[in-house]
Amino acid sequence: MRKFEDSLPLQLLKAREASMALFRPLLQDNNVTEQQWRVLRALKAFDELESKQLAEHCCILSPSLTGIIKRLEQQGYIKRKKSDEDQRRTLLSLTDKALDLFERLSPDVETQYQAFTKLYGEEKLEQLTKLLKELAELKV
Amino acid sequence: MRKFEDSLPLQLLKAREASMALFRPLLQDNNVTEQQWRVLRALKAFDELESKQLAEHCCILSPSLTGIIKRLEQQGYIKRKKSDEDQRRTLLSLTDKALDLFERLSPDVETQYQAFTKLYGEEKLEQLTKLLKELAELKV
DNA sequence: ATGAATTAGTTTAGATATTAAGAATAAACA
DNA sequence: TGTTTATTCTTAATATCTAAACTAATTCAT
Repeated sequence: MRKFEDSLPLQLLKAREASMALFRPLLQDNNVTEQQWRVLRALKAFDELESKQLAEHCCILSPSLTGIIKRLEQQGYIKRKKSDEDQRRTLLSLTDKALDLFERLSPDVETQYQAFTKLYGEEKLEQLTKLLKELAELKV
Repeated sequence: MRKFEDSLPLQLLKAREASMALFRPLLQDNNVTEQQWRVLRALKAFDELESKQLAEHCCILSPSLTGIIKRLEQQGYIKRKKSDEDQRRTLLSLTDKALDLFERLSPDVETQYQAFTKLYGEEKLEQLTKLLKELAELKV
């Protein structure tokens, strides 16, 4: 069997930890968890999403999302409404408070990203992105 | 700010999900969680480890490891003993039952890895591994 | 030698992951 | 039309993550 350190899932996990180390302090200062931030970013990108779509975009399972949405709603960052056509579906979108949060955080996030890109190398980042995308799209 | 889908941490997360999809069924059939499997593999690679070293190798924080070790011990997969020189340290190692588990699982794990390597491409896998390693070692 | 830092490991509290099962609504279909 | 089947979302149970505080054992400077 493959050597422990050569395990691809482990390598991906460690790389992810390293990349998140850049942003974790920023999020923590604003009392937003990593998953909450992922949800907020997805909603900002798509304006309005159903819970199921949101789960797919964020790579979060529905049961987890139920709780995350509940807490984000309590904190006033997102609002929900029932779909008119299909009463099973819930439509989610950002509040103004969430947009304000983006205004506050974006500059620092961008700064961190720039610093990282410079440190790691722009071409290498592009290569990596390409390889990761192909891996993620692999249907096994 | 960077587009949602271009987020590196998200890309790494999705790639990891894709790669774990190969092995999750195997682990589930044997009632071992992903994290437990990581711990077992690390102990197999290093024979004997302290809790703290184990945490670093597996990318698991100490508080999580406390519970994981407790359950693995209850299941009879690992044994612990106190260090003689330093009573704070705990030394961990595998039991015969764990070694049996490896005997049973290794062939299937290997098969899955081969299939994946062939599907994704050996050179690409090497490239990816290299890029991930450099990323993980980046001191930010 | 002794009291202040350090260190390994645990506990706690709240949030999330994972699987399975349940509730409500909608679609399919005899 | 009435029943089955599918889909969306939630609940439940257990395991893990994350940050912070805590205990016990060791080290270190004075």
